[in-house]
Amino acid sequence: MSLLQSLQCCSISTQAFTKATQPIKGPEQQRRRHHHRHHRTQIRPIGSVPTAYQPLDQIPLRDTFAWNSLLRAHLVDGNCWQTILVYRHMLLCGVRPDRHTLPAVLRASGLSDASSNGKQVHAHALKLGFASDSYVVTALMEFYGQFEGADIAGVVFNCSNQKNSVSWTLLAKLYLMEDKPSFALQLFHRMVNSNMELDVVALATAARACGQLRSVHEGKKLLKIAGRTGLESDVLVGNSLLKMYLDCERIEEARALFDQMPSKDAVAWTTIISGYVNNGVFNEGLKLFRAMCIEGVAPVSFTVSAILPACARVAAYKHGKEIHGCIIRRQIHMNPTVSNALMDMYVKSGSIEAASKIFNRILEKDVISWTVMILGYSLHGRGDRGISLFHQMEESSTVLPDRTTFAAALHACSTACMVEEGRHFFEFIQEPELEHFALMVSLLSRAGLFDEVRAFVEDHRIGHHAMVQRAMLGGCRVHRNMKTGKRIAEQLIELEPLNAENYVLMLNMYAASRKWDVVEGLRETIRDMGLKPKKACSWIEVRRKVHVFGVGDVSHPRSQRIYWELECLMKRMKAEGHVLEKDFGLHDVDEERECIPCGHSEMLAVAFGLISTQGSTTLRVAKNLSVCRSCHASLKMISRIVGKEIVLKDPQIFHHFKDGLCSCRDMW
DNA sequence: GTAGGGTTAG
Repeated sequence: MSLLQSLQCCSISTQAFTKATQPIKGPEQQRRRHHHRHHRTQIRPIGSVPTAYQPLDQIPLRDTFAWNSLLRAHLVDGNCWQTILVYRHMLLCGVRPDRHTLPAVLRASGLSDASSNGKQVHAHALKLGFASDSYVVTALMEFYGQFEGADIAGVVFNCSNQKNSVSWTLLAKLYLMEDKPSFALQLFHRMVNSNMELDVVALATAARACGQLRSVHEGKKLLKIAGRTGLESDVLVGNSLLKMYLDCERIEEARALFDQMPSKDAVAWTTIISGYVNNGVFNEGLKLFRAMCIEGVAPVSFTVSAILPACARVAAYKHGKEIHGCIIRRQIHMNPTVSNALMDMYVKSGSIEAASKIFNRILEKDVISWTVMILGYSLHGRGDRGISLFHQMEESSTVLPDRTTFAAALHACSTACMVEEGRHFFEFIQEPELEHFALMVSLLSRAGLFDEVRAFVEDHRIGHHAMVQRAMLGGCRVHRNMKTGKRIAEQLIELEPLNAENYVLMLNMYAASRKWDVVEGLRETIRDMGLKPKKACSWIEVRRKVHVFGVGDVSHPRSQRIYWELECLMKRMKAEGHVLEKDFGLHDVDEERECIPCGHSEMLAVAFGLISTQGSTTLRVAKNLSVCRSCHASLKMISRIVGKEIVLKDPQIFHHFKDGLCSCRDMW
């Protein structure tokens, strides 16, 4: 009989159950008792042959203990259907289940989505008189919690006369899984009031409830209870309360608790590190990661996955490589999460090649692996490769794209100007979100299809979203469509009158048309309103140190040498017949109107990179604003003159300047 | 011989 056929008829028959539950009498009873005392056989399934019956032939005496061992072995291996089949076979062989049997079969029923089997096991439990056994009760609660919800599990709990802290806590967990933290917390306090002895798991579950509730007030009550019961020094309790503070966005209180913890394990370190990283306090996260290693606590896969996003920035490239080295040195398991975090770190810190190497080595790529790489290629100017990868995912794997994967694919279509492909993807998104709409707008406007953009925006009634307007503006910039651009900038100011960047966008439009009186008026408006537009700045990492440059910055110790280098490069470009294109898109509201690319922050960072590195080292520079046209043109030339690749990250994409060309194909 | 728990990635 094939496995599939076995499964189709694997419901537990009444006949089998009746046979198994017949009273055992005479010599058979004695034989079983004897065996139970002297021949406890631990059995594991043999090899990978998927038949439940094979090992049974090896059981010399078929007693319940041996069957239970086999059931557990299948369960541990994740073969839930085998577990259920073995249970059925066990009944057919006339072996009576005991209170150890039923929880295993219930768990298997839950894991295999076999709701009817679980209910039959419930009936067996009632008939055999195990329904009030505390282990059976918790297994039943877990089973009903999964299929019918926490309320039904609560009925089993209320009917049982064997309540213990495990069943109280399990019910609380089931409510947490249904996003009902207040019910979970109420249960905890009812448990405390019923004089049930408190333990660490109950406290940890209650702490999770407080975190989900975002109630630091309730969390502090737990802290008192923990102190009163002497459980506060327990590492599990400490870690749970630490996470509670972070969930309540109280990072300072979390840090104070962390500092006071008598013993800090890898989980505690990982929790506090992820707290800082998720709040954008990357340097503190990195400091703590190093402190952890110095204190002799070995980082685990969770820790490296938590710290890598802190290195997913240009100028943190060396931190990222350091963590990668640490993973290899310490032989930390490269599970998909670690690989995905590493890939993302390399993508975001400017090395798509390194990300690609890791991607190719992942044997079981999940949806995040594919998405990171699709978006990665797009961000690095290879949208076409991103789209190929999407098709490869569909053809070579069972992974299904989710909304983020579709967003990455649309992004790739946008950078590669693949309009038809983009439309096709958009149709496949079941419930498109604002981000998807904005990406479609970006795709159409970058392709210069402004009439279509207008129709799309009207049809979907999305014109009142700033994200959509900004997407349109991207296309206007690429196609130098100043007329539409000004209209959109006006609309953006109406939508967000307090956002200084909108005025700068408008100002840039008028500067490009040389309408200096309007530019001056807008500057005054910005000043009068007390708005503070972002100051342009660029940064570069050289020998583990980050160097930051502003517009016309002369504060760097090697400033003179930097400007000298730039001047030489400009002379060389001029000698080769390169005429600088003037771009009046001002980066800084206080900047001189006739800005020269020599003083722009990215040029200073690149020049510093050139005088500080040797050979063909790739320079990686990041900028907080879009690069202007003249700097873009100059950087293309410079890459050819110096024979180095220059990778510049701006808020939208990475520009790879190499041999006189840029990966963005001058569309940004 | 069995149950409830704290940390991670787009």
